[in-house]
Amino acid sequence: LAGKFAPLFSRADVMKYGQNIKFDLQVLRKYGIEVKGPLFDTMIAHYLLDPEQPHNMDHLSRVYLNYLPIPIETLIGKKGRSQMTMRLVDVQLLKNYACEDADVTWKLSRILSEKLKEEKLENVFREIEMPLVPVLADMEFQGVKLDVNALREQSAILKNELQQAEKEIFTMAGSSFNLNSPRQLGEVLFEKLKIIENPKLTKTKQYSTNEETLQKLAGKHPVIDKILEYRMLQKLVSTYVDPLPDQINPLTRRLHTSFNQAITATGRLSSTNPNLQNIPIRDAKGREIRKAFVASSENHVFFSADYSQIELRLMAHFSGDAIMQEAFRNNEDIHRTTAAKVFKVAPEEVSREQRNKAKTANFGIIYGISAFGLSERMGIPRSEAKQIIDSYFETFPGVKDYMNQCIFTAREKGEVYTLTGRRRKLPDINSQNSVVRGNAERNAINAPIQGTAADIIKIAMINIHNEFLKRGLKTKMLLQVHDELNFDVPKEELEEVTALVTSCMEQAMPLNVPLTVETGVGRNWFEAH
DNA sequence: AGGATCAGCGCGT
DNA sequence: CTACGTGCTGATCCT
Repeated sequence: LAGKFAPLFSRADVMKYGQNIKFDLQVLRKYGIEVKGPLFDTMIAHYLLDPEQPHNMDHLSRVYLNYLPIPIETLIGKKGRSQMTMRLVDVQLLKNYACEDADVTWKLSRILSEKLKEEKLENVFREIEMPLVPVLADMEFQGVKLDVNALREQSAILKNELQQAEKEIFTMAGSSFNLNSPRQLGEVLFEKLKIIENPKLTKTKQYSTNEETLQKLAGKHPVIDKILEYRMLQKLVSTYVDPLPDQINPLTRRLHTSFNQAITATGRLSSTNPNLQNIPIRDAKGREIRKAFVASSENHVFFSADYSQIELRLMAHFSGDAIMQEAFRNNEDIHRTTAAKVFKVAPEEVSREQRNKAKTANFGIIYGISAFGLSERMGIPRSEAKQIIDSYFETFPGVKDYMNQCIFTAREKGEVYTLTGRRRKLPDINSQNSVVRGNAERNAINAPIQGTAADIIKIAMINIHNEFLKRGLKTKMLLQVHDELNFDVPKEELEEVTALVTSCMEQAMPLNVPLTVETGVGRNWFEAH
């Protein structure tokens, strides 16, 4: 059957319609069919129209066609042990299901296509999201090579440390219990050991034992530091070091993540099974895990390229703030410059503490932070935090105006937009509830920035992919981590690829401040980053 | 006994 | 009471 349709699939002048087309591309690829031509994905069309709604076909069909498609369960049974695979389903039943599936998709495409036009989303759909689909399909297909032995060694060491920490904690606590249970841990700390008077509680009235809480109790009892150590080790082993090798595809011997293009409210991608967008980096022990993400052979290198301060640069672009733009045009250390101006000292006089505070403030600004939030984050009184914010806005008056402008636009239109016209609806922007409204206001500030950064890297990915094809390069794009791209590069292509990737990323979209990219190379992700 | 779901937690940008 | 995600373990509820 696949063979009969193959000529049609490979015609570049025929539009292909589907619901979650990346999946179909991957299935057809297994049959040796390379799909060409423009794509129309109903799932992604609907994602652009209303990113925070569900995008599955049953839901779309119910809402837009007033029709409930044949549930898949009637073919393969309910989830669980007895569930069949599609291959085992009676052909007549399967035919009805498949034909309906195609029909519903087509009917949806007529409606969603019209809506994309009406709502000015056709451009981002046709120029960004649809061309990105085959790029992501290729990245997923390629997969990344994992050094299983490296992880096995780490696992053995970490488990040893874990056992040691556990033993010491039980000795100090005077009893054994399940350390992985926050509830049991809370009872031991606050009822048995009674390390403080009025312990903080969670919203369900359990004792709070999260890192922030424990950190504040670190001086009260020596067991606290051990618990923090245990938590860190347990996280690394149970989330990364042990599960990752199990997820290697035995046929390809690679780790194949899935990039989801229709999940986030802002336009970012997400990554699952496994999530390769949250591999540890901050902590030294966690960072070691990156040594297991290796180039595909001795003749290849792991190459990493990431945008420097892309979100703050977008704040400078959108706000038009002359001072912030000047800092980026001069390629200054933005946190140092911010500290110098906010604390009114010479740039070379900025202390480490001042720079850190400025850095926190800069991040806070992108998220629409309050004086309360900033004081919590910096560990300073709220009055001091307010002074810093006031001084920040005095330094960058354009930023303050822009933030107000975002909220104004959101109130008028009920939505905000990225540079490509991608939008986020903000129905709560006029809510009577100040907590709900405040959340919408922060989204009004953050979504255009975070979303435009997502637009930019998506454009860069498409251009890089096309350029690799055009030049016949063997380099493979492997991973995207929001402001970073990772590649497997034959050593002889490294020079050309470095220039090409840097240029595609920096020139993805013209802005009134420069975008800069930093690159790194090594045998693995640890060395490249 | 085993699955589904929620809470709590912590990893990334 | 700073934005956006994924996924682990334990607890609890349901079948």
